[in-house]
Amino acid sequence: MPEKILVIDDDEATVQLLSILLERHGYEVIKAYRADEGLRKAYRSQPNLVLLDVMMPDMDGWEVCRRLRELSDVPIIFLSARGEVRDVVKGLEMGADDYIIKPYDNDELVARVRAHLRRSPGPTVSEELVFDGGQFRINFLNREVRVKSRLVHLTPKEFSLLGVLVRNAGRVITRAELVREAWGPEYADAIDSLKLYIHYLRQKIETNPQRPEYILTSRGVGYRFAGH
Amino acid sequence: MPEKILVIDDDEATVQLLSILLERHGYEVIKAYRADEGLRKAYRSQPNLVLLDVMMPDMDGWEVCRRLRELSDVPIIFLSARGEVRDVVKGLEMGADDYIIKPYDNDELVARVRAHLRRSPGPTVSEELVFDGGQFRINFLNREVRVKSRLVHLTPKEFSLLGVLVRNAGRVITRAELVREAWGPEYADAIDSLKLYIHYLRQKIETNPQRPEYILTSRGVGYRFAGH
DNA sequence: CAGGTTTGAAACAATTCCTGACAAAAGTGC
DNA sequence: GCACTTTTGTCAGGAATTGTTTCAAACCTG
Repeated sequence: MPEKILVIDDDEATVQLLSILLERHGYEVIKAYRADEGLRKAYRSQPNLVLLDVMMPDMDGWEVCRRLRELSDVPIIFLSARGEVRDVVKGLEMGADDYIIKPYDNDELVARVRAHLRRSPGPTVSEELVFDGGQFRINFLNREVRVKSRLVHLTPKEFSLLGVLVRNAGRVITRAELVREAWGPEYADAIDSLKLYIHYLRQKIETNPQRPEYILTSRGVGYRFAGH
Repeated sequence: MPEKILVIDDDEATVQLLSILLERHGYEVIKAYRADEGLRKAYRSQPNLVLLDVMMPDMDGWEVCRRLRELSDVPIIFLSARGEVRDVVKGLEMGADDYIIKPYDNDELVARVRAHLRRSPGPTVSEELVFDGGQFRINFLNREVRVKSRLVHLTPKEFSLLGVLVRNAGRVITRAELVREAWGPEYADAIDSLKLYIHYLRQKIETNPQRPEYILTSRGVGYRFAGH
């Protein structure tokens, strides 16, 4: 079966051109014209690679990239008309694998797609969409968290932070790393906020926030999610 | 242990600049000024990534890339002043992972290096993460220490010091070295505190702190952790 | 503009760290 | 073995750091 490439871009013409190009090279193309549609299709069709536009009306590409990374390790290539170095760096730091500036050359694009697919371990895409720690469940696709089967409402930042902790369950993550993962590389100084959000999360998911059983402090280093 | 990057380029100035840049970001740089030298050093030092110039007097970069690929799957990034699409495509088709055109931006180069290193498997960390000495177990991932299966709480400094001792189990480490490793190079005068912390640790992990069985004194030199 | 969300600053609480003094033990020469 | 010196171990309390909580202002977003 051919390798599947998901193209997410609000510009229909671009999607069309990319489809033709990629299909000519033997790939199967899945098309999405909006960010949320892209995420849903990523989940459903398990693509081997994602081509992602940076600017879209409903949600920017950065956010899509972040959420995709929560779901899987699929290779992500940004496509953007904005070619400033800071954007490229931002995209790569955010977990993307490459950043191609429009207008791109068809051959180069295909070559880069191929290079990344070559590395990619195969259709081992989305692994655990749900973390189940007995009393505690988190579903990364619909962003639901349940404690003792009670649904807990989390804000975006709260969910993002909790996600980083859960995906690294069992190991201590430094504050700096947590901030980098949950806020993005450009918020190195958000450590104050981090403490707050740890507090919020504990209020929401811990039975007794004073004696946390999930989100544990590692003094002088960071936090870790108990590996049940 | 820092990740190793092999830089192969016949232009000494370029190599020098790259070294400074990469070392500032915490990488260890191995330098090679000729193609054959580069291949030899790749073989000997097992780099985690290779930065490769396309044009060199003795053998061109393409050939180096091909031969490297015969030896290993190490990520390869081409660096070249020739930015024509056909060269980029050729490089990527040849097995390289990325192609950066000179003059490059420092931040972008580092970001791309990071992106590729993130993908690469990493030098089998798993065994190093837990030390199991029968009655004594230390888990560097979640920073837990257990003696006779009892969980022992350690402060950051205590853990750091114990970590150095355990990682060098069986070997005597000088006081100066211990301080340097556990406190950092700038605290050369913390030798006074060292004996304090040795004391704390013994109180916490030894059955009989007066007759230590784990943390042993080597009079006039330093301490060592019993190797079991 | 009203709601929830995010941020910064600061008070408060707890722990971790260091200082200096002294006690104990190990090595040394007689 | 006995004094002496050197090195290592122990102790206590206060300084410094780190973590938690509260409060209020800024910020979106619909």
